[in-house]
Amino acid sequence: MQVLALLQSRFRSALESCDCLSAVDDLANYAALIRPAGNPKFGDYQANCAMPLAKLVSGFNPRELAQQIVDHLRIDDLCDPPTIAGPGFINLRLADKFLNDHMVRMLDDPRCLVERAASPQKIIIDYSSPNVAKPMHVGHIRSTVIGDSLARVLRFLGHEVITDNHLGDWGTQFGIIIYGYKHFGDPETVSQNPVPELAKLYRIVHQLMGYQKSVAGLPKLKAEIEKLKAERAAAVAEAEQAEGKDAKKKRKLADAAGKKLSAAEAALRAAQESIAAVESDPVVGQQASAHPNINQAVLDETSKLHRGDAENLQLWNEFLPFCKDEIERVYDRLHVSFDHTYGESYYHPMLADVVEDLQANGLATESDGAICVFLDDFDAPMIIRKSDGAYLYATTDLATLRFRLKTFDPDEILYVVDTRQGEHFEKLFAVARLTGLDQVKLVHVNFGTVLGEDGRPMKTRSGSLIGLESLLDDAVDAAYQVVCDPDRLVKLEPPMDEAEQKSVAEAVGIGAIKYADLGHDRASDYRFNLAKMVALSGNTATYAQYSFARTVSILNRVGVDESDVSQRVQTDGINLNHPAERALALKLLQFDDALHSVYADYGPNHLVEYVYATAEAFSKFNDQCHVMNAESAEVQTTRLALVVLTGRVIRQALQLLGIDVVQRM
RNA sequence: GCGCCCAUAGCUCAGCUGGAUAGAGCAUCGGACUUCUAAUCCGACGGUCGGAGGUUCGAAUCCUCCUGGGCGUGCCA
Repeated sequence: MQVLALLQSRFRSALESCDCLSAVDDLANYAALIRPAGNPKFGDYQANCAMPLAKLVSGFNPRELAQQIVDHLRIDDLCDPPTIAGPGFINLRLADKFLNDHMVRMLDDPRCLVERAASPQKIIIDYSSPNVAKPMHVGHIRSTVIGDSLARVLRFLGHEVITDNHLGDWGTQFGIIIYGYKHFGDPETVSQNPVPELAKLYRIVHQLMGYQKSVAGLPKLKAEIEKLKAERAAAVAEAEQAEGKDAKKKRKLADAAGKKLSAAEAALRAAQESIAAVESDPVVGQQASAHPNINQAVLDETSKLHRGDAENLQLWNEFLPFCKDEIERVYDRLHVSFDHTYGESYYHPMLADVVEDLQANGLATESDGAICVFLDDFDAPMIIRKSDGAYLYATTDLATLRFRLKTFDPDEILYVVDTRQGEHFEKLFAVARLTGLDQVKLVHVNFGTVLGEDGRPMKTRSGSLIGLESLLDDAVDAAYQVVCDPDRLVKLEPPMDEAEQKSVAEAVGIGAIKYADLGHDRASDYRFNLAKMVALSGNTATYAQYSFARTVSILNRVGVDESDVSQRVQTDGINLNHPAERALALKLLQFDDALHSVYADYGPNHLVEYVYATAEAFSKFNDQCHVMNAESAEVQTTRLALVVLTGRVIRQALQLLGIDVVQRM
């Protein structure tokens, strides 16, 4: 039941039958200007089309035109008679009968009146895509959680969704563990305990690489700092000499130089710390001096793997399943799964063809030894083969696109990837259009960065990225502290045993992280604040989960189940009388609209917003409309129906966000 | 240098192709549990929407300029 779409189609008919509007050709766009009312006193919805349309047709002021539209509007089966207000708003209030009838229908529909798409689309969603052999970190949250939620929503809307985890299983990180295995690994330990052992090898080599890079970069960095110091001093001196507008400009240059300087100094400190960390540890320090060319050596191992070296390929084949197990564990905990996991390695055999074909049709040319596609509107070309012959992720992405079109013939492909890769995707899509791969809708579903509380990209104190698993553990611990506070658990009967407490904390903790992530507009950065996310008050997953638990508890207290309620509704009907009942019913009916706005913007935040509004409407209802002590059996029936429906809608909505509910908390 | 994004209440954020008095959460202050879990509800406080112009019935939203931030920018992904 898409209420908005229904109202819009009625308005479209009305506009089309107004003689005075016959000259306007895009009436559907104007009919679409219907919004939920900004203020409940104006009704449930408002149509804003009269004002802009009055600009286009002579002879009517907006209010007169609004009257014309209302005269042509056939809507009395849905709404009370429309009213015209202000400069020409048409205010709509859904008829009580309409709401009552639809609550009855909703009770019979396990889909909560969400219709299936009339023309289902085949949609590939590419998300999560971590590098294996490398611990998942906070940066992987957004792609994983947003992509998973979009997949769930689009599937629920009746589309054919194909999810693909474009795993980074072929890059330098494999060179790292291969090198680590060969020089620091013990075959027996690795085979006994592969996942943590490989992670350990990765960390060892990664640290040594960082160390060597820091040592090598130190002189350059120091020279850079001296240079910047001189530049800033010169700029400051100039600024002091200059006057007026010129002085301002010079000061700005001096400030800019100062900023660059402090950035360089911070980089120097980081490098020095990384060096000190290695040198202060006798074992690691010894390893460092024993592997002086580790960076190049790692690249060599990677390159050998790509060239098909038997030993490295065998190690890759041996290690890859363990690396997948590692990330699989995180996915299990997040309840995320994929239809396909074609990693980058899968496309390796196709890359040469991609380059050759682009060269053959003249799009790719050689430049400085690299094979490049030069594109209008872009300064830098898309490089598809490096001068050393290696391929890049642009090449892989082109091969992936070809493969997907050939294999699945999708209508749409969504790339749920960091917004900083925007230019890469613009180029990729441009090349796709040039090569005729344009029969598919390609969308970069971009997202912003997760920031720490200081507003800087989230890092640990030592500067490394925060591991995803420890983050989840922290959230669950925090949830346990607040949710399983003995002072509030005493209210529950029978008492909650330790196992149930643990599972509630897991649902609340994981839910908190997902809810907070999905609740923000995906394109913007947001600050990660665990305490706030897990807090029991405000717009959090907890609030919604708690609302659901309350619906369960009310039904239990009254001693009815869903089928009892359905039976009672058959005899008593549903009659919404209290404003809080009506407001709740209206929210419940808008579920389908909320899901469609998720699709329209590829934005799960609309669903989060909807869940919150619905939970809030339920809290008000819960506060004002007692169920157990209702005035009459009929009133109780209506309220029971609302409780059942609220429970279903919130559970379903949270499920589509990938968030669990619990029966009580 | 060029390109993209951002600036809204003390803090964190909404604001849906221009719409009615700019909203919510947190924080602060004040009310409401002998009744289905007070993780709640009700109320108060709080904003010249970074600044200046412009477009029009109407601008946080569109255009121009300015200020302040972030990100990207030829062989990483």
